[in-house]
Amino acid sequence: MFSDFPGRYQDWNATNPMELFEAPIIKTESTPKAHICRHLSQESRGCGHLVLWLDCDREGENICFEVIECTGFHSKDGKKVYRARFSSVAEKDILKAMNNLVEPNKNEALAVDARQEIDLKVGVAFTRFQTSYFSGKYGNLDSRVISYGPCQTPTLGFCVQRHLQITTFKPEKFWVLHPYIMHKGYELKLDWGRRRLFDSDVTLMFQNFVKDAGVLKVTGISEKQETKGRPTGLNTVNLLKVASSALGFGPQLAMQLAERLYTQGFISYPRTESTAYPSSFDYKGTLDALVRNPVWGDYVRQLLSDGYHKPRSGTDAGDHPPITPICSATEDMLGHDMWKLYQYVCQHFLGTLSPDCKYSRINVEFESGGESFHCVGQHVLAKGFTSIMPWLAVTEINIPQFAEGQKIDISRVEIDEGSTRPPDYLTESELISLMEKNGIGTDASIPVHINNICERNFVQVQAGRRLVPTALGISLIRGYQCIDPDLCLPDIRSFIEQQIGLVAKGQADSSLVVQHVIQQFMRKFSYFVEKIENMDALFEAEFSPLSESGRVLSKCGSCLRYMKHISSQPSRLYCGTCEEIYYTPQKGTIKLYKELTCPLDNFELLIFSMAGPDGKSFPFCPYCYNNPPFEGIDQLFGSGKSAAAANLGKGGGMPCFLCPHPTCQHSMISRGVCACPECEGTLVLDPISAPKWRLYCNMCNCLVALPEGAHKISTTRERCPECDSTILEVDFNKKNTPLKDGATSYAGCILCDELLHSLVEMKHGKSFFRRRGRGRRGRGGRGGGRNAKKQDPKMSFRDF
DNA sequence: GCAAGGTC
Repeated sequence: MFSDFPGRYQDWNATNPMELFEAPIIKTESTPKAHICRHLSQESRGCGHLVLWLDCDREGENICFEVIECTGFHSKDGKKVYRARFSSVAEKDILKAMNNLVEPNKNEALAVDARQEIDLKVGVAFTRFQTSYFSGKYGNLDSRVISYGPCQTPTLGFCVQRHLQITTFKPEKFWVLHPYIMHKGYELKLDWGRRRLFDSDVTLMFQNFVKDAGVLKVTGISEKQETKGRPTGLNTVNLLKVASSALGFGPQLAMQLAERLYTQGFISYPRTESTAYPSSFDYKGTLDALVRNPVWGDYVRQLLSDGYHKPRSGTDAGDHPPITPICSATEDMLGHDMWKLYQYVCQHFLGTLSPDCKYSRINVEFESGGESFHCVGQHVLAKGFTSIMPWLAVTEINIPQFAEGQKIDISRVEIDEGSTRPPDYLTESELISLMEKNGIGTDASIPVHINNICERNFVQVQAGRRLVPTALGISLIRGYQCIDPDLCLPDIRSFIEQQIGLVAKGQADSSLVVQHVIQQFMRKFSYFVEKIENMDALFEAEFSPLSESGRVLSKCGSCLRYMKHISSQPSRLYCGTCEEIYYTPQKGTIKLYKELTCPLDNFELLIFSMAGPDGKSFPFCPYCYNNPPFEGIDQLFGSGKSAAAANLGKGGGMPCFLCPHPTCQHSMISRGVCACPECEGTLVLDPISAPKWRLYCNMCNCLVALPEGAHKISTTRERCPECDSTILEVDFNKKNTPLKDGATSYAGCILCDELLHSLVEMKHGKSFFRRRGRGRRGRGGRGGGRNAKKQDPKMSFRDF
């Protein structure tokens, strides 16, 4: 199920964002077509007991109650509801859970509902307000949505904070004293006890002391055995950090790869917080599965024969076991990227079962001219787990033997000059650590938040997977900082978590908590709206006003003056006289369409072309596209669910190919040819596709190539008497006309006319042969669209 | 067009 505002709150222009805080929230089935609720209800018929085996976290508890709701179990007498508590699906754990059933925890479920409501209201209200405010004012913001969220905004905050540290950093010079010695054939550079000084004169003074002394005395030698511990079990956050820092995979990609490895049975469930293996974990079974691996087979065999080490304890978050390999694989089976990730999961798993790494560390202390110096040597005694995770290996540092009290000549004393340096931009891996530490997001959502701030163009991933904030990201965070710094601090998330924690523990009433939190945010919101000019001052310095943006493109139908096209996202037209914005289809190019105008509103028509060789182009009227003049068009096309609607950008709008205008030469009525064989749409003639003339569907991706090389192909007002398709007029090229005696002009139905039919070719569309056409739709502007179910057995695309 | 949390 998912929560959203009711339909009447969906229109950005008609809803004041402030109203959203007090709006009702409705829950609907996320995938209504899957009929999950109906299915559960049917399955539960005739059952006396319901045992809920969902994930054992708050979200899982919340789903328990959705299931109870679907089955209607709570209201039926004598029927009992149980909850199984388990964190591993080993037989032993399942039996234990079955024998210790408990009741589902309503408070935990309510806490999730509370969080959903708070996040939705706060996020949507702020997002709508700041998006409308800024994109209505500036032309080069380069983001369709200027979103706000209690997780994504503090995430951006971390990146901008680092940026500000870098830009405000003042470097300072420092000096370091380094004596050099030759000892038993080694030249050694010794480190200074004072590390560094910020005064060159004082450093020079010390240099003279040491030079004058000329010798160093060994004042102490200590040797210690050190241990570098093997890792604990692998959880999601650690996998993501390694994937970003060592493999170069962003968190989003890493999760996708991990998910595929999981669904294909190569690794265990990849979303877990736990680093502790369950007590029932079958180490030997997992090792056995890897023994035939060509790369680590030998290592695994050795672990099995020498006896593997029991892993370090780690933390058990009670959700899922750590991420481990399930079965053996090779690079050929997985492909490069999945293999890299799988390889890491295996290496990490074997690492957890390997011995610790042991090494000795020798520290030699020296004295000269009153100053102390030292050098360090390292010697690995047992590689342990670092032999399977070689990038963590301890480096050997060889130093010669010294004896306490020994005096050694100094060969030279140098001063190295350096200067303090600002930190670098945050790496993804560092950001993930910060998010985890501050409780921002979860294992599953951390990648999403990082991806969001990239997609909205608030930050950019640069070399070394470092996150560099953009002017937009910086202006936003600096804006929050001067209006209400809470808005971009991680505490905003902890506050919400802490409040719903009270609900989960039954210490506070859910609706009272929600009411309280929402009221707090309403106050923050109205203060933010009141002070938005403080943030705007920063935007003014970075971005250009709409009136100065874009280039002159087409005439406005109301004032008949030229409007400007602003091509940065979101692409739109701006009429400076009317001060109106008209959004255009997104992600494509926009040109003037022969200075033709729309008969309904006088706006000049534009032509939009999607990228790629098979990209559709279609004419649209800027006014109609934003304000469909015919009822139901926006619902028909603007659901946002279909690929076609998504490609058309904002709301789907109404391009001319959907317009039921009866006489305009660009409408669906004039341009439509026949029913789409794939969907409920209509195939229309692409007006600027010459010389590769084609038809495309106004609803789906279906594409039909028409006779190539024709001079001109146009629709006529005639209909095919057999199938009601529009008769096409084709003007063939003299050189390659298929007509007798070099004739070039021809008219016919592409379905029923043998010659034309033989010249068309289906480009996109798979289930093509099974479907039958249903006659041309949209006739006379009535009964069009998806309600037309006219069947005509004569008409078939079978021979395409 | 919007949040964060799940999920194959």
